[in-house]
Parts: sequence; C-alpha cells; structure tokens
Amino acid sequence: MAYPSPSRSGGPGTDGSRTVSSRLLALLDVFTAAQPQLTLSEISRLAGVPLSTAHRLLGELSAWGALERGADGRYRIGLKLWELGSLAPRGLPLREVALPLMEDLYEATHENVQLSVREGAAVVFVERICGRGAVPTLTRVGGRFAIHATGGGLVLLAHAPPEIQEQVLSETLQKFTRYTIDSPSKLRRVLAEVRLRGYALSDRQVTEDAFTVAAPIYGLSDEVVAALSLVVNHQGAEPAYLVPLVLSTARSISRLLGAPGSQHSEDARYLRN
Amino acid sequence: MAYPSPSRSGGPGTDGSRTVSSRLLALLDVFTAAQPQLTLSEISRLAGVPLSTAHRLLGELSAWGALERGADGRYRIGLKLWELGSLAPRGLPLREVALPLMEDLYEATHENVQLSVREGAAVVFVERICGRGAVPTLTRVGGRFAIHATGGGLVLLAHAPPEIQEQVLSETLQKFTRYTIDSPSKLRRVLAEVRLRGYALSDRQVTEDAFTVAAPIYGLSDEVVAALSLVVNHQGAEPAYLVPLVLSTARSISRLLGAPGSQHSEDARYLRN
DNA sequence: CGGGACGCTTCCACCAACCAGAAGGGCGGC
DNA sequence: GCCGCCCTTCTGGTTGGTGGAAGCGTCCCG
Repeated sequence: MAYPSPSRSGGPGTDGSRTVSSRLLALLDVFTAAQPQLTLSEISRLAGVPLSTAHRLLGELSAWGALERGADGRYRIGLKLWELGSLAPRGLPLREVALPLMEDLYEATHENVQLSVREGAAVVFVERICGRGAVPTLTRVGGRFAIHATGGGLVLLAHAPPEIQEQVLSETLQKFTRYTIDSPSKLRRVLAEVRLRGYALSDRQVTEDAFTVAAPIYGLSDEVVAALSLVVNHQGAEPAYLVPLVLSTARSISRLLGAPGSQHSEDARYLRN
Repeated sequence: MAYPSPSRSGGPGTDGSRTVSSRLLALLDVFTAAQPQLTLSEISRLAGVPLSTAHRLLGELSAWGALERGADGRYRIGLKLWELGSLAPRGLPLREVALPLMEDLYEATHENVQLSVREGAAVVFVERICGRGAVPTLTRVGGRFAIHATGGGLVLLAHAPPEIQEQVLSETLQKFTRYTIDSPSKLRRVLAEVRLRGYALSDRQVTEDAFTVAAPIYGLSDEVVAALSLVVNHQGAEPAYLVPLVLSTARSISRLLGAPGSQHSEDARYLRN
C-alpha cells in the first residue's frame, strides 16, 4: 500500500521540457480563460515549442478530439477533453452530490453559494450559485484563486498537508484589499483558529464589500476534500446566523460523501481514498 | 482561409498506435464513467500499451495533474484536466449562456430540460435540469448517446454535414424501444421533416415513457451549434403547447450567442466560427 | 505459516521516432 | 504590387523512447 510516487528519482522530464509528453502537455497549458482560442504560432511561442513540432503535435491532439479548429484555423479546447474532464471525481461528480444541498442553502439565504477544492496551493471553484441581487464575486467555475484570501481557501489551507502550508507561508501573500492577510504569522494564527472552530470567516479580504463564511466538507477517509462557502455583503452580515447554516449544509454534504464522522454513510462511491 | 486539416497525408499515427502522443491519448481514453478509477495494469491492458511504458507515461501525466492517484495507487482523472476541459467553448461557456434561459423554461414547465451538442456521430449532453417529479432520463452531463434516437440528436443530425449523416445512415441503428427509428429511409424522411419544420419530436424512441421536443440553437456563423430539448411524459404530452415554448427559448439562446438571424447580437464572444 | 500469484517500480541497451531547420505557398495589410 | 505573417510539408541526424526482465512488496490461499 501507499505506492511511492513514480519517477521522483530524476527521470526524464525533470530537467526541463524535454520529453514528448511534457511538450504535449505544455501545448495544452497555454490555453486560459482569457485566451481560449489561439493560433499555431501563438501556441508555439507561448509553450516554447518549435513551430513544426507544435504543428505536428497539435495535429495529433486535434485528430483525437482534445483540440478543435475554428474556420479561421485557430485552436481551442475540444469537447472530448471536456468529456474526459467531467470524469474527474473532484469535479462534476462532486458537484452532482453537493448541488441539491447548495440549492437548499441558496433558497434559504439568496446569497452566493460556492463549492471549492484545493489543487496544489490554489483554490479551484467547482460550482457556484450566484444570486441576482447578491454581492458580485470574482470567481468563475473552473477558475483558480489565491488560497490565503478566500474563505474557502482558508478552510482548505487549514486542513492541507504541512508542506503546502509552508509553501504558502513562505511565498508573498498577494494583497487584494487592505483587509487581505499579508503576514505569515497572522495567517498562521488564522489557520489555527479555523481548525479550532471548524469554520472560516473572511471579511472583505477579496473585495471591499464581501463577507464570507466557509466550512469544510469531509470525504470517505475523514479528510477535508472541499469547502462550502457563503458570500454575503459585509454590511449587515450576521455570522451568528450564517455560520450554523453553512456548517449544517457542509455536514450534510459530508454525510452524502460517506464521511466516517457521520452516520448512515449510504452509497458513497465518490472521492474514495 | 480554411486551412486544410494537418497530417492527412499518412503521417505518423495513421498506421496504428505508434507515436508517443497516440499512446498518451490512448491511456486517457480508457477512463469512462463506468470505470473512473483504474490501476496501472488495467490501464496498460485496456490501452494496449506495455506496462513499463504505461508506467512512465502515467507518471508524467500525474506530475502534470492530468491524472491523480488515490491512496490505493489507482489512477483517476485529475482536477487539472477538468479545469482545462472547462475552457472548451462548446462545454462550460455554452452552458453559462444557456443555463438562465433553460431555468426559465424549467420554471414554466417543471419538466426535464436538456442541452446537447454533436461530437462526430454522437450526442453529448452539456447540461441538464431534471425536475423531481419529471419522467426519468438516461442522460448524464458529459455523457454520450446515440444520435438517431434522442430528440436533440435528430436536430443535430438533421443539420450535420452530409458525411456525418451518411455515416449514421450506413451503420446499424440501435433500437432502444419498439418506437426507435431503425430504418435508414425512415430516418432520412424524419431528418427532412426536422429541417422543414425547425424542430424535432421523439415519441418513446429512447424510453417507453418519454416524449421529447427539441429545437436547434444557432451560433455566430448561422450554423446549428447545439440543441435544446424538453423531455416530458408521453402520456398527456401536448406538442402544440410545448413546441412554441422550446422554439422560443432556443431562439433566445441563439440571440445571446450572436446568431445572425436575430437582431441585437450583443456581446457574442462564444462559439466564434 | 509458507508458497505463489499479482501488481508496481526500476534499470538499461538498442533503435527508430522525433526534432527542427529550411523551403514553399497563400492570404492580408500597407 | 510588394512585403510580412502564418501555415504546411519535407528530410536526415540524433536523442529520447521502448519494453523485456529482474527486484520487491503485498495479499490471498492452501
């Protein structure tokens, strides 16, 4: 059990972008939400792959369906890749389980409800229900954000492996507002508090008008697999009223996922291990 | 303009699974909704790639984040791939535009509302709102289905390129119920009718109790990019009442996408070309 | 308690698949 | 009409890829 992660011992790929696979993946890596459609030359330049090599590899990716080409010749992410991505246990399947309960929480509050997971040292938003009249948020489904600022991020970081925490604490903490935590010692205190209380509060740390309550969601192995957060306007925010709501919904989702801390762990096939 | 598709001329990859890229993609291809988590040996066998080669390539994919490993060593689709897939213009971005209008349609009917696109000769479901009391459907977001049976499939096939239509007509048409179209000539007539009327009806062709109304959604270049469908119980289904509803919603979505047939094509950045 | 089967990981020498420079052609902009 | 940008194709040298085999650890079953 606990197979050591393969090719840590300086195999090919460690020394830069030398292997075919790394080039292939580098080509895919240049697509972003801001630039979802790119020409061959752009991809070649951005990925640092010679033009003719990029041309050949992109041709193979397109033939398979990972990429598509528009009538103008530009490449974009193909539907096949979307289908494949929809199989990621921490993506769509997690969303499917959590969404009904998130909707209940939305009906009770009519505020923004967000579901996020941790990927390395970043937060990734898996689902989002944004109320029409609710405070606007900067997040996007499938998008990333700095982990030290958002409410969900604080929850996920507080329960992340030590090496991830040390990594975040050792890097510069980007400031979004004057309330954003930017000192490692402060962050360390906040994380301890999050672990102690079982939820996180983020008061105007991302935008000047948002107040977030976030709670951890547990999986089969009793580890934190996701975070549920509720984003309201910081004026008139009532933590005493919001915290139990978020905690309760997060617990319900954990139970559906089969978390050991909850009884009746029926039919939990998601996020095994 | 209209760059010819690359490497049609018998480049590497035509002769089988010989290139590194094709092997890499073959490894990804073995993941399905039914088998979202696989061991190294399983992947190696299913993909037809030697064990040690698979091991090395899977290691690279995991290092990049395309795959993840559970504590038991099994591989699964990673969040990075989900993030990348969420950039597919025909996936999440299309969903984002269509969802509000789909919800309006759901509120008006409380029936199943589905959004699908064509990938080759198959239908892929991009979004789905299933009413609690509505008739159950076999579809899954991110899942495929036979194009000749579903309502959305008939719409998409009716407006597909001739070679796709011929391909479907020449293959065996799988039967799901006794009402499923299984004769090429019948299908040909139905497709002509769908083009003429501008919508498709599917009466118990997938399940014994479902009746579907589907309408095309047009994109920037005035081609059909998706299909909107409403699935109701076949008993008491009122096409005269349902068809205008679906057509109207589909037209609204087309307008948001910037279809030329509709005025006020404001801010249409999706599905360009 | 011991044997065997299975699965993961690592190693290495051969070799062919890949790389990248250069040339060719089409389109649009100045 | 000229120039520049971008895409596409071709080719020989060489570097990264291949996969058989061996080494282990684990689990199952006798």
